[in-house]
Amino acid sequence: MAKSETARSPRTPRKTSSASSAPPRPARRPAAKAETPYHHGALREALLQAAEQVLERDGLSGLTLRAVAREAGVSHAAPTHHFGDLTGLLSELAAVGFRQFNAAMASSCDAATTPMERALARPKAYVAYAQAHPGMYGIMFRTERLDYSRSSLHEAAEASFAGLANAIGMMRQEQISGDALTLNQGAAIARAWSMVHGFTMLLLDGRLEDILGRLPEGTTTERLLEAMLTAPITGKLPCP
Amino acid sequence: MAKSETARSPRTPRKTSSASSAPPRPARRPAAKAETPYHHGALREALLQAAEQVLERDGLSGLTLRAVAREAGVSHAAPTHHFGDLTGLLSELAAVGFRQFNAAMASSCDAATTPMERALARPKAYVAYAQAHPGMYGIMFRTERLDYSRSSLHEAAEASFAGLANAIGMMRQEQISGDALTLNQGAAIARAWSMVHGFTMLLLDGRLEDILGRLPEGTTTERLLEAMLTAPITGKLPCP
DNA sequence: TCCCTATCTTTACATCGTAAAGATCAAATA
DNA sequence: TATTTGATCTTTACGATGTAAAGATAGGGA
Repeated sequence: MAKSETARSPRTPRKTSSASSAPPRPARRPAAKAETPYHHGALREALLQAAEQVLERDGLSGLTLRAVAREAGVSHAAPTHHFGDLTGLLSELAAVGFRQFNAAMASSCDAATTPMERALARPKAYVAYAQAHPGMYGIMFRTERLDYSRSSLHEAAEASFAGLANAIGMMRQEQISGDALTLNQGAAIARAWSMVHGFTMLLLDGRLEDILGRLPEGTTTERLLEAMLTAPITGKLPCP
Repeated sequence: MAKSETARSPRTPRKTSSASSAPPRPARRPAAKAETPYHHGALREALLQAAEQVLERDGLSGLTLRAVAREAGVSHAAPTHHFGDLTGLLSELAAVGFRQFNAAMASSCDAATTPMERALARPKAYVAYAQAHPGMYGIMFRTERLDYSRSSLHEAAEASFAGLANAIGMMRQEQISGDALTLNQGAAIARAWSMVHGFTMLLLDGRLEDILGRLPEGTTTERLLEAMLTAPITGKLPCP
């Protein structure tokens, strides 16, 4: 009881997680010794997967270095060797998230057929990813503890931005050159990103439920998103 | 050395903070005994002020119960008695932030004269507050550790939302009834809030610097905000 | 064969949130 | 006026966390 730390009995059969997710142990080069060797063989990846599971199960506040180590069945100091830091782990996990995110955005466009569908595919995929992986999205966009000097994170996040800028360029039927932007181009990018990101943050924080609850019966979040993105803008003089 | 906790020597003259901020000690009812009594007299308010100072000085990660207690010159367990919890302290601090925020929004409209100024006064004040108090804004909108069942926080945040909805109603020259919304009304509110909130979050996270750096020389953040809010929307077919 | 190095475990320590019990004082009560 | 009471603040204690440092273990090359 005194040491509740090493609860999973060191060096004993590690739980192969829940059930249907990832091969139990990649077993690096040799024929696979199969019985929990001292050296894990692919701990880094295993820790990242464990971190994702902990994040989805226990939320952001439950995502600690020690919890991840427990989940992976290794000693609590093992993650430090691979990521150096909690910041390191979070950053690498965020990089994983950005790659998932980018993939989801890219594949969403393939399924679109009509012009309207194509126009809404990206923002819908954006919000859908955040709803499906709220913890991951939180890590990616909410945490101040990220180290963007890590190339993996920097590149994955950069790719995300490039995809957005590219989509806006398509929409405006202009070529967006990598180095310079007009004010209108910048404004268009900022508007698209701000609108979708803001919507997502407010949605995840539950701050849109106030609005959703007052809309006509049965109006879905997706419908509100559509309306927000497509409805005409009217009016003036906002100050009371 | 062993107990670095009570560094400020218990019951000795408490540091009256930095210098020019708030009366050193409110001294409740009696003639003011002046010499650090056992009972502080207005610890709750003092702790909130201390929390704000710690937040601005050391950032969100430095804002701990113990740090706040140190800043206020009381024992580390004192805050618990007044706020129950770290969540409690953060929630009350967020409520203070929302009140500051609401006040800033309200007063910003007074200074506006031209129609264009009036139209942009609120969003500009919104972003300006967040830039001036990034830690506070983070507490208010970024933290998952808030307890909205606390009436002070609930009311302050609700007032903020009501102000927004009201402004949108003015803009659309409609009366927004408290209980029901049309889809277009909801979309207008969601768009305004998402756009400004998203812009602010991206700005505070430094994610807009990429864009700002590529805009024409000398384009300010405020100018980008204006352009984002007023520029006409053009184009179609975003998917690559 | 033997050592070297990366990998993982143990041990240790400061800090944090939080609970519980003790000390202090203002004010109500008698 | 003397006493009690309850709120306020301090002490002490405990488990959890991040992180550093030293020890154990093996895989691979000399």
